[in-house]
Amino acid sequence: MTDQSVIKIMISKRETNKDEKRALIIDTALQLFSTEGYFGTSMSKIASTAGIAKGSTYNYFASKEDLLKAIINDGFKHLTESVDYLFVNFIDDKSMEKYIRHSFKLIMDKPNYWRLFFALAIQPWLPKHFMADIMQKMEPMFAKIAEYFASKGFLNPMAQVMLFVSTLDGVSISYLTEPENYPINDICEILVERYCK
Amino acid sequence: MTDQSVIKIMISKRETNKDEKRALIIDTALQLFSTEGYFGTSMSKIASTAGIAKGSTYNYFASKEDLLKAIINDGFKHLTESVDYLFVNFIDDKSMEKYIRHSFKLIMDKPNYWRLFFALAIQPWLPKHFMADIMQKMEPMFAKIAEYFASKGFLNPMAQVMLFVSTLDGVSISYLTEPENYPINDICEILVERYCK
Amino acid sequence: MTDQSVIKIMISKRETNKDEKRALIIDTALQLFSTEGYFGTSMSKIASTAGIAKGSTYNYFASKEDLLKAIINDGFKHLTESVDYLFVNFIDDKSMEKYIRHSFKLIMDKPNYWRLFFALAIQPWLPKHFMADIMQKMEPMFAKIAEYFASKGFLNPMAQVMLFVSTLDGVSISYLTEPENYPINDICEILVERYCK
Amino acid sequence: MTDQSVIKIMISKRETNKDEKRALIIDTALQLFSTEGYFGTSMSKIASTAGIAKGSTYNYFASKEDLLKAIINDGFKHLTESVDYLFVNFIDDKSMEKYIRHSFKLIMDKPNYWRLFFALAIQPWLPKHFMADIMQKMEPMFAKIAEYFASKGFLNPMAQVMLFVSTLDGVSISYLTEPENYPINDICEILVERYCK
DNA sequence: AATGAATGAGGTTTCATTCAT
DNA sequence: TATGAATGAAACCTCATTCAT
Repeated sequence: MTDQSVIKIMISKRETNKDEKRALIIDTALQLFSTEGYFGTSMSKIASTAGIAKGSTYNYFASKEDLLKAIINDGFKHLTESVDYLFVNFIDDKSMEKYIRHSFKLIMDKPNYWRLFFALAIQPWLPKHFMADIMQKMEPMFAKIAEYFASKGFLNPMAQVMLFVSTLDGVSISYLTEPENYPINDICEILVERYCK
Repeated sequence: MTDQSVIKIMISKRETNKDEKRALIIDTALQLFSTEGYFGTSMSKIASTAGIAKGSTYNYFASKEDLLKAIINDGFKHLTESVDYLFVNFIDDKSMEKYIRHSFKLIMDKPNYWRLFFALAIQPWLPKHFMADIMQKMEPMFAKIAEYFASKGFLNPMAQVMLFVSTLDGVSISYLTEPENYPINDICEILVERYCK
Repeated sequence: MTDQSVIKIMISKRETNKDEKRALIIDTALQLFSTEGYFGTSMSKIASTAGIAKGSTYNYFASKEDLLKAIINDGFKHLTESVDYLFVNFIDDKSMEKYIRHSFKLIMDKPNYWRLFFALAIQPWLPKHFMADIMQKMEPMFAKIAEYFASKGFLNPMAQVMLFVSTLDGVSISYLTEPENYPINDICEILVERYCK
Repeated sequence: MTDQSVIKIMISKRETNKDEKRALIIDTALQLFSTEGYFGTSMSKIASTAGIAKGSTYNYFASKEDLLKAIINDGFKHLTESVDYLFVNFIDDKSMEKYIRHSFKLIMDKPNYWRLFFALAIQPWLPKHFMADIMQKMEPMFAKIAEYFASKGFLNPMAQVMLFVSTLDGVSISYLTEPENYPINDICEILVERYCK
């Protein structure tokens, strides 16, 4: 093994460590933001919960708001990757059902992320474009669903899409607010029945 | 006119003044909270926007959080008053339609209030019981709607109610986030069609 | 005495107090800035030295830089008032001598102010216009002196003015750096001899 | 070539590298200190501007203040070397003129250094002895100039020296503050005329 | 009841310096 | 020697709340 390789491995190890710590901070902050709120969580608390020094977080994120953006963007990247494949072709009942079930799975898998996401979506203090950027990326998906609704003979398919998306949002929010009492699975079945038969 | 009456009038006038100023503070704070966020709005700004002294607000509300609770409770009182009469009897298609249309009207009439309301509903930093209290008051209404759904032969009527309510929530939030582009009226008609025929 | 008058007196008293406290903060900050440097002096130290709470300074000055500007501007206002009258008419030997002696007096009377002033003049971090504004106000005075030098037959009177002013600056700075060992009075006489005979 | 020589060359090369890097850091820091101010320049910025790692600077200078001292001392060593030869003998008109012209040349050649130097001379936060040491080294030179002034029949020659030095300082500072508008050459001639004829 | 100056805890952020690699 | 992540003290500033007038 040459010296070069050793150095490369060391660098790569440092990189790995850095990535791991970045992920640690993001996870910690997501957990705290979603349970205590963005303003209710101090950078000090994030640092101490993550077991690092206060100043260290600023080696990874330039500011608190930057950290927040990173959380949302990272999560959203994950999301789109997992959804895109469902829409490569024209939608039919089968893929629509997959989409609905997948959506519910996403919410239940990462409740903290979604709690934060929806809280932010309503907050007025974020830079306008922050959420707008995200919404824009979903446009093509909405278009596909509209096609699908049209093919099923729905009148006013675009309004139907908005209603459909809002319904998923509303259900998600209700579930996230009180996960233990909300009949999320029953509701999933009702929606599958309503939209995919 | 007796001295007594004079005093009564004076008191009543003072009361009125007090009530008016209380209402002024609530209106101002609601406006600011809903546009700049709760944490983005300082007590100083509320006072100066309302044209009164900073210290004076504390003659009407013990704390900032108290002011927030008062805003929500006042608004909610208004809400229930306006809704209760719809449910005195067993519910039918007609009153269900009225209820849906009324719900949309409420949202569109006081968007600031509802923006704040939904933001808080998702926020985790409020005392748990705060929103719970409000939800509890809606229980009887939910029960009536469940009866109605059952009478229409819906399977699993309680889940249907939750879905129905979540849908209204989701639609409301979507509308409040972007009022100008959201086909709120079309969606209202779709829901009336779906639930009241 | 009417209620109105009482209120007016109370307000006026409060105003007086406020002015006094503002002056107290300015004096304290000037003292500290000039001895420990602007960056070496924390707002906390200013407050505690002045015997008030940390946050209180911000009731009088919006920021540390604002406080600095207020110090310079207040001092400069004082300065121009005291100098302007010397230049109402065309300058002669007599008024030139007065001006020189007055300049030395100013420096010796408020060494802290001038130490701060010259330190800032050299500092590169201030907004450009900050010092420029001040210099601009001195332009008319320079013009008068140039006239005077011209009347005495000096060649290149504008350069002579610059040199004259720079000399006063250099002498001031030297004196302020080491007041106890600097023959400020002897130098004053030399300059009077050189420029006013 | 013996092994010894090879080692010597390697060491010498390492020394050279070390000196070069030291010089690089000093140059970079001087540039930044003089344009952004000492407090406005972070060690990180110096390192990154110089293209080395943050921690490495501490292999050359024990602290930020040490670096500053090194800058001043290095520059001053350079200065005295270049001036000393002017004063080996008794001073006359010719060498006095050389000295004045040389002083102006120094300022115009290394404005950054002098901007920093004068800024520090006024700053109160440096250890007292820091500037005092430097001034002390200039004493012999001042004595020579005093002799010269005495030989020309100036009264109070020591005060004349102080005034002369302060004048050079004041002119330098004025020039450094606004190099483009200051008639530095005209002023040089005026001084040569005044002091060397 | 009204005022607004005073308070000080607590927030975010910076940065000189250290140290493991 | 070089690196750059880690540290934590300390800075500036905000703001809910109190209280003397």
